[in-house]
Amino acid sequence: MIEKKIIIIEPGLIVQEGLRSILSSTNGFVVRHCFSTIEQMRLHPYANDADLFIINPTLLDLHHHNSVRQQLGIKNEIPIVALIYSFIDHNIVQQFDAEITIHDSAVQIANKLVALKRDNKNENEELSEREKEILIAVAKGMSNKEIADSHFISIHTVITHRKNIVKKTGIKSVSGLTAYALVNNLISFEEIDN
Amino acid sequence: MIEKKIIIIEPGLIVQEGLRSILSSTNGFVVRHCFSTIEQMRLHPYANDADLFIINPTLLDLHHHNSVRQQLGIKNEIPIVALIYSFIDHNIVQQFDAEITIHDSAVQIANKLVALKRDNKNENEELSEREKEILIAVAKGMSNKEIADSHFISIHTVITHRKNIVKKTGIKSVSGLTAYALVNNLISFEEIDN
DNA sequence: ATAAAAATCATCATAAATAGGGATTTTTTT
DNA sequence: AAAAAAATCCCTATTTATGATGATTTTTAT
Repeated sequence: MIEKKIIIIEPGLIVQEGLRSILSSTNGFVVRHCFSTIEQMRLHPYANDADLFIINPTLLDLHHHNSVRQQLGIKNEIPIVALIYSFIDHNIVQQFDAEITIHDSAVQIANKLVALKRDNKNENEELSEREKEILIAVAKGMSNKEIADSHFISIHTVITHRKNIVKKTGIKSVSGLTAYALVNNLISFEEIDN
Repeated sequence: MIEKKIIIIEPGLIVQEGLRSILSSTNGFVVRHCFSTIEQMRLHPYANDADLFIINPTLLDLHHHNSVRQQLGIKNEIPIVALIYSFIDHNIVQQFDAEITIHDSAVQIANKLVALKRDNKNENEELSEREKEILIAVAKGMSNKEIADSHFISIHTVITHRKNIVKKTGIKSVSGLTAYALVNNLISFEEIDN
């Protein structure tokens, strides 16, 4: 069984060591490193080959316009878990893939992390046929209005499809979606020109 | 010497025939077809393999929000020349690659069309280094603000670079620019993910 | 038959991008 | 030294896109 490498970002040493101790006696997980700040993590080479991040949300800029994931600069496929002491804005918490609190038991923590691994597999949701059509149109460089007109649906529906595409693929930018459409053979280079 | 195939779109038969006659005795050009309206041209198969369009601007919807080129549906690499009788709004005329008037002599017309061919070669302008950098950033999915910050320039400069990139490449959409960056080996698929 | 998934449409507020100008300062080239 | 090209910055107005939510109708699968 391959162990998931965890990185903890938590300012309090007591909590840091407590979590490390609990996880060290939990099968399937190993704490790779602990950091006290996000900056420390960013500068460290270990940060690049973790399988899971556990971070205290108070270390984040809560009023930042970027998502938690963007602030941390962590790839979409790697889960980020919130480590919660007290009440935190719901909008922040829901950006995490899971939450563990300082009151959780060892078993609860283990369950949450294991559930996360499962979720992550199922998260590879397939795009529906309609979503693929919309994605192709986006990759062709069409605007939402143009897509709406050519597919005989309202622009609202196009926007909804696009939101679902972003949610399923985890890709936000048009360039990323174009690359996705190309590598998945949904479209060829020749079909993109304007 | 390969002759440039010209399509003329002009409502007046006299002007049509006059221009055809002049061009037939001008080296390097051959009139492929004459149309009286834009719609006629659009429906005709010949329209697809012309090297140059000469059109009377009064046939266009001058108050249309689309550019002349968009209204005609002509590729960026093919020059469009205005055929002018009288005064026309400067904003319209400047959208053309050249203008010839009914008072021009055969030599003047020939010169203008030859100059156009030259221009056209030089129009394959290379992107500057800075522009390539910006293009790569765009293809990576970065916003103008992000590009500005990471390159230590103002967002206005980024926008200006982008405008010039669009002008030089003739590619307007982010997906098109991404494909361009990929096929020109400015970026690899791996570098695009968010 | 019912639950789940997919497709549809909507609103409000905000963020980002585009179009179409102008303008100045550096660099490069001739 | 002058001209041309590249890089920089700014503006206004308009169009597009996004984020956050909510909801209804079809399809599809159990």
